[in-house]
Amino acid sequence: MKGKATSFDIAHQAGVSQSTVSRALRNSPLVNEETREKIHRIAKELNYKVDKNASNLRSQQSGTIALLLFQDPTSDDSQINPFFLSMLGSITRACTQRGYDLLVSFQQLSDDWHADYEDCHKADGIILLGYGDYTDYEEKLLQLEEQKTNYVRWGAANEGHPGISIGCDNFQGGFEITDHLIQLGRKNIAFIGGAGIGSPEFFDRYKGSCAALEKAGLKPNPKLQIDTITTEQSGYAAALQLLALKQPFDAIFCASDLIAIGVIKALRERGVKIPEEVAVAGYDNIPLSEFIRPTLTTVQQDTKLAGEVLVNTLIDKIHDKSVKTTMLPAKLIIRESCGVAKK
Amino acid sequence: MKGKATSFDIAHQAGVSQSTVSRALRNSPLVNEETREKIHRIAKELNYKVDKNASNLRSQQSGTIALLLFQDPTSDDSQINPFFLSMLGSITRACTQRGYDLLVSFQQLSDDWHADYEDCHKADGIILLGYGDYTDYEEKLLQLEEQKTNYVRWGAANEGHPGISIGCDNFQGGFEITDHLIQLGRKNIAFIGGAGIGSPEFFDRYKGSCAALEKAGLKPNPKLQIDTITTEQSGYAAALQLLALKQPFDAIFCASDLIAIGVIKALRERGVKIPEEVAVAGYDNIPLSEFIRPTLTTVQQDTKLAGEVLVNTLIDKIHDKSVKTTMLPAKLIIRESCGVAKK
DNA sequence: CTGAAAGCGCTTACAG
DNA sequence: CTGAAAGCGCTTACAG
Repeated sequence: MKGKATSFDIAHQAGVSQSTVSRALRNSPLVNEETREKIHRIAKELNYKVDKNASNLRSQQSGTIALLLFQDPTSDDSQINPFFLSMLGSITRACTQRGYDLLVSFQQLSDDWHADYEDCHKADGIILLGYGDYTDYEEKLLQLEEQKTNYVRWGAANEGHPGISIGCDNFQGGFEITDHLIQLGRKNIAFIGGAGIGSPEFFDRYKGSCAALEKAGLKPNPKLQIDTITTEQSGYAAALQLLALKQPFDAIFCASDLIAIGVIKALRERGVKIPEEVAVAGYDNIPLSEFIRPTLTTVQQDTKLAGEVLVNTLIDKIHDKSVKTTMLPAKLIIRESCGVAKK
Repeated sequence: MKGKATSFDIAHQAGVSQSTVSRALRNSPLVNEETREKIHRIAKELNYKVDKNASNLRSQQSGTIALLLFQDPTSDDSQINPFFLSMLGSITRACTQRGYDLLVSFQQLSDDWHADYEDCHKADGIILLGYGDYTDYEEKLLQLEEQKTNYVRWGAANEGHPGISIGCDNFQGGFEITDHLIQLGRKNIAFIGGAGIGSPEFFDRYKGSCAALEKAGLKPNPKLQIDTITTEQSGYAAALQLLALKQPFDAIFCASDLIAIGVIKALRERGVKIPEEVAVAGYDNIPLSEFIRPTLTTVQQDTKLAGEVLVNTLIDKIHDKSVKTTMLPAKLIIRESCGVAKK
């Protein structure tokens, strides 16, 4: 046989019409069982596979989801935040489970990505993942809305943001870890990570942290908040910046584990003892966090659950079911880097 | 306008035929420049995107590559070997660079994956990635060959394997790290990892290790080789097994970093000093390896290069260029876990 | 340089 | 339960 077999080849061999073949292969109840089995057998013999381009074109859907992963424009090409890598893994798995294919693409926030995947029928919907300045982001989100693109976004699950978001309860996470630090006797808690509308997730973590301080009758010191992006290097730089301020502090809550790793490196180099002199906390619970020394106290975002919720929500949206922005619980993971209660 | 715009809508507005629109949009030199610009402008206004299903169906190609990632059936669902995650990242990036889309899918080696992606025209070619028993694998590889599927595989770049493989020079890597251990005065070097035709990559590392021993006039002790799969847990178990043998050894060369991490954990729990009493070496240079204590001496596989070579080779194959199995150099990364020279 | 027409391989009303 | 036919939205010979 030359080239790939088509449904007509099968029809010919089976002595039925091509329509019947199409029905049989999709296990339509309309087809006589005997005929169906025969067709399945011949299909197998001929090594026949449905041409997805043809079936998608005809049925106007693709059975495919596109995952767009944004990266900090500054980040090294080879280095992807392990947290997103975990998400990628769990999203891939969730798609497989639901029988969807997954197209993966890395993007710069500045790229002209917002119209591509769904519009050209390569995907039925889009998952948006990644950090970046939210203010750059929002405009494109609004365009997606306008085009009625099916999409869900991993991020801050705030009211007022366009579209559907799935995110961790960042406020709660920030609150709990700060509360934990306070319980351990820390009073001057610095925050390293963006705290503004450009990074709403980090901002929520910061707000949660401030709320915990206030609840304990402590006043957040705005001088102890340092903006930074999510890389080890920038965490390192931010820690040096913090030390240079000569403001007293006895703990640092880092907006991500990657930042915390850089911070720990900087403190060690300066001879600051962790956690005796300064406690360090992270956020994300990336696999690395339990291997660095000291092991990192952090907040877990359940990537497995997150991937499933993202995929399920998007698929529901594709099927016009009603979906809503969802906040996933944050979970405090206590290890060594914040020490234990001072007696 | 109801629904998405088609090339006919543009043709209508531009006052030309649909064929001309199609040509103009693909920047065919056949089209008058003025007409082309007009068409591009209208396309933009109407937010038109070429329907990929239609164009793929017609032109019989997809501009898409499928990445199939196999996992150890025993591995925890949530845990993917970080080495493969890095590969996934670099492959994604390489695809973006070459203008190809990437479909990602996780598979069990036992699944009926071997016929799916290319045959149903979802992808022009397949990249195979992952560990697993090679003997299970080979049969399906042969089927791919028979179907004339375009594929490349990450793995042992051995003669005699079907198809095209891209892989690290595992023999060289095993040789160099063992040679390094010998230079440091180690004489009884254990190997943890499969050494047989089921895991040809590990086997090559083992062979390289044995070659280094022999070159130094030492005899490899087969009792010091323990089969295991690539997870932290199985590395842990294998180390305990090795200790129980009561065979003397002063170094362990682990077939992967993940195994090494488990081994280190086991040795520490048993009070064995690393590297004073036993040196531990890994393979892969995963990001974790520089963060565990002691930091891990290991062999780097250049994932960035590997991803590029895999993608470029596959694309060449798709375009019927001649391609060949390629071996990438291994690079020794010296850290703390093997110690320094004994005086 | 442009247009009319065929056709990629399916799915799905429609008719029986 | 089955078949003949239309049509998804393109690309690409073919003719001019």
